[in-house]
Amino acid sequence: MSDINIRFCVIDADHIVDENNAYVRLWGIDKNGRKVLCVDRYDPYFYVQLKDELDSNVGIKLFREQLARLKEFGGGIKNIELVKKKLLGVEKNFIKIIVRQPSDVQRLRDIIKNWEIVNEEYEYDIPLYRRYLIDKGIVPMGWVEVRGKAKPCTEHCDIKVEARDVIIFKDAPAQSHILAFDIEMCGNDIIMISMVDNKNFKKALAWGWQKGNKRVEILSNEKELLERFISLIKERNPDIIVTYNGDRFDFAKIRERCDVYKLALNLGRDDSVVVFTKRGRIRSAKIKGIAHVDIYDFIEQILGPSLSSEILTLDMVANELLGVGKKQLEWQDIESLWRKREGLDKIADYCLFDSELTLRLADYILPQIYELCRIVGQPLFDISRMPYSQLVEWLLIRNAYRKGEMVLNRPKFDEIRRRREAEPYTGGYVYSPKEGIHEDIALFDFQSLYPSIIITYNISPETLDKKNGEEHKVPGNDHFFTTKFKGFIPSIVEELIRKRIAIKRKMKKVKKNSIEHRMLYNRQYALKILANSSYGYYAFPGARWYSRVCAKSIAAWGRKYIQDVIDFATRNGYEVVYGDTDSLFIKDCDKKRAKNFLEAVNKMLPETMELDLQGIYKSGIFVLTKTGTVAKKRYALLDYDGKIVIRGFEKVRRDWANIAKETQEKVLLAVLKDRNEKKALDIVRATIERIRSGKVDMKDLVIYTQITKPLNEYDQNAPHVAAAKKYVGRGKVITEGSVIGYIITKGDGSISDRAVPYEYAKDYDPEYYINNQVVPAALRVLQGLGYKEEDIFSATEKTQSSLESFFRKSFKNRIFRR
DNA sequence: TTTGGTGTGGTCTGGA
DNA sequence: TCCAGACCACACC
Repeated sequence: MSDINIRFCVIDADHIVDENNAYVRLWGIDKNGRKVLCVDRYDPYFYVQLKDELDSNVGIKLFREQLARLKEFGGGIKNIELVKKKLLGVEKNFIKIIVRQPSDVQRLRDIIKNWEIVNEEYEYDIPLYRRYLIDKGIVPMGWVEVRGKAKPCTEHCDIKVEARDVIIFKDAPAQSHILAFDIEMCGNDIIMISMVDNKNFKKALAWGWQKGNKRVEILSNEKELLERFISLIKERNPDIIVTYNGDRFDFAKIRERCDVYKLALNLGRDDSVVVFTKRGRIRSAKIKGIAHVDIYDFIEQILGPSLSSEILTLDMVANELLGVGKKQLEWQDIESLWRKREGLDKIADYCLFDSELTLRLADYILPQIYELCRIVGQPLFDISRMPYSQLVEWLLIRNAYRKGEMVLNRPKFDEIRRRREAEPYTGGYVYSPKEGIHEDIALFDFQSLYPSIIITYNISPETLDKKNGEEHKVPGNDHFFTTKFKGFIPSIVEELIRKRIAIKRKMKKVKKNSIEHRMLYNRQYALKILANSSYGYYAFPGARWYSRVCAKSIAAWGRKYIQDVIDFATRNGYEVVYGDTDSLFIKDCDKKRAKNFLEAVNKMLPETMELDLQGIYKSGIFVLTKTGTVAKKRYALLDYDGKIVIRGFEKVRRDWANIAKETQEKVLLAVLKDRNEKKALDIVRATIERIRSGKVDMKDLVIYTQITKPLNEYDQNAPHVAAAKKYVGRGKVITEGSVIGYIITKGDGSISDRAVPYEYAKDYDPEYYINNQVVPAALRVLQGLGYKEEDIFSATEKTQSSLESFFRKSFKNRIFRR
């Protein structure tokens, strides 16, 4: 076959083997959208370090002899080489053992680790395709130029090339063909599958109904439905498949049903079946050659904490990010329609819309994941499922190779346990707020405080306590960091920060809302995620580059800087009303004062550190705790556009009912914006009235709480645990991570006794919602302004409610009722 | 096996 | 019956 030369954007990577060799496959598309498969032979390897006392020449000779005695490995070992690499900054000798197949790495390592002359093995747990991407400098969602031989293709691609040369080539991610799908079930049956892609394809498959239509194709049974689904995927042949919770649900169910009918779920480009790779307790559905991205996974791991949705359902998340929710249709309705073989269009609408929402979410979120792929340098499938610690770790691993550093081994189970049991260290400093309402609050914060400290003080495991020249001494303890050479991790963090600054500069020159702007935003956001995770990574027990002392030192310097700035402010006539870790709030501070302050502070700071003005707020409020101190981490700020920022209050907590949260927000607005406390009281009274009258929508009474361990491990029967058990009683599966939505109903017994999953709740207890939700949430704001519980209840009710409040206190959480 | 510490607050529980 | 403390979740940064 002829020689070809092709450029393409890499989307997925994996490896295969034949009897003799291992090959890495790169799957992607060229600029015309043609599917490209590149196959490149690559030999797996790992490193061995011999015992210190052995001279390297003697050692390697001994090692060779011992290897030679391993008859069963004779053919498996391709070569061994003596190489020099840095281990935590110190150059050392290692033996690089090159083998034929990925499985040889594990097998050989298991044997070698027991040898007397061997000290340690390294880099034995890096999958071959990841190894290849790192060693060649290839980044997924980036481009390569391949020279090689064109090959006949049996893998559903347009071009297949056997690589001779692969070089990297810079360009933006290609426009991929993306397909979303979603299933509907009744009992154990999959009754419908919808598919939507970004090339105007839209179809639902169903069975059981008499007649289909243009949108819905009717198959005669579930088996045929599944077969049709498989053939349609193959026909469309997308580059990326997106699902919402497909790992745990859609793909899992499809596989289950395929197993029943003994159907091969062979969606792979090479006709391989969907593999469920283990990832802790969860299994991920992996398709060879097509990147399956489960949007839910990414949201749960990375995006979730920055969202305000109480639960991360497609409906809630789409509402928050796209402003569009799901079509409303309960599963009971689907079931009853299905049993009667009615409402095909209704179900199809619903099912198709789910796929569409998933595709639109993907449109929004995938570009962010692409940027992470390009920075961390691992495939889309992998990156979209990585937690923060893994993203940082793989970024470090790639850069370790680039800088000649040996990748440290993952801690073993016992080591992780030991690390986990370590005493906590002191973290950020919180300056006690000044109670009440303040005007013109300027909010200052450090730009990436911890990353900038890592860079400034060269904080890295290998620079720690190295006495060779001048050192940075950690404030408040005896550790220090050398300045003689640049640490491995600080150098990576510095690159992240530098790139981010450059991008932010570029962003200012680009039109807002343009595609270019969006791309730059995503890129800087990805860099920010990684830089900000570096501190937490040091203290994470599962980290390869774990260093508690590094983490502790970063926090110590952080405390010093924020305290210094607060001291400086106070000494110079600025009144600080609050500060937390890397921020401070100054009252009565207009733009000019703020500017002066910034200038003065930044002059004193090291070059890499910078204080920013986050904004100036018209007013803000700090309230008391129930013990009478001023509450930290709870405040509300009102900006000059009349918008309110709420932190820490019940309003922003998912374990409070909407009715209480909304009332509290209105109270805050009345107090801060309208400066009308009477109005605030009226709002609360009106809410109480609504609750009493029974006119409150049940969904505004739902309290969401997460189950964080197996139900039987709970010591206390908390309301959410009791509600979860009621789910279990009805045959629902509740696992760690499940978020329980429950309502406190009328009746006898404790709150837990009366906590019922909201789907099953028939009524609600008005007294609970008044006394334990709305009133405490409102009082939190009003108490500091001199109002008491009695003030809330109107004159006519007063005797009644004070009496109730008296009994409530007497009986604690058992609500008094007549 | 799913980054860290700091801080607030609700409900349950068992001993006085 | 009352209370303190344990337990638990979730916010902030």
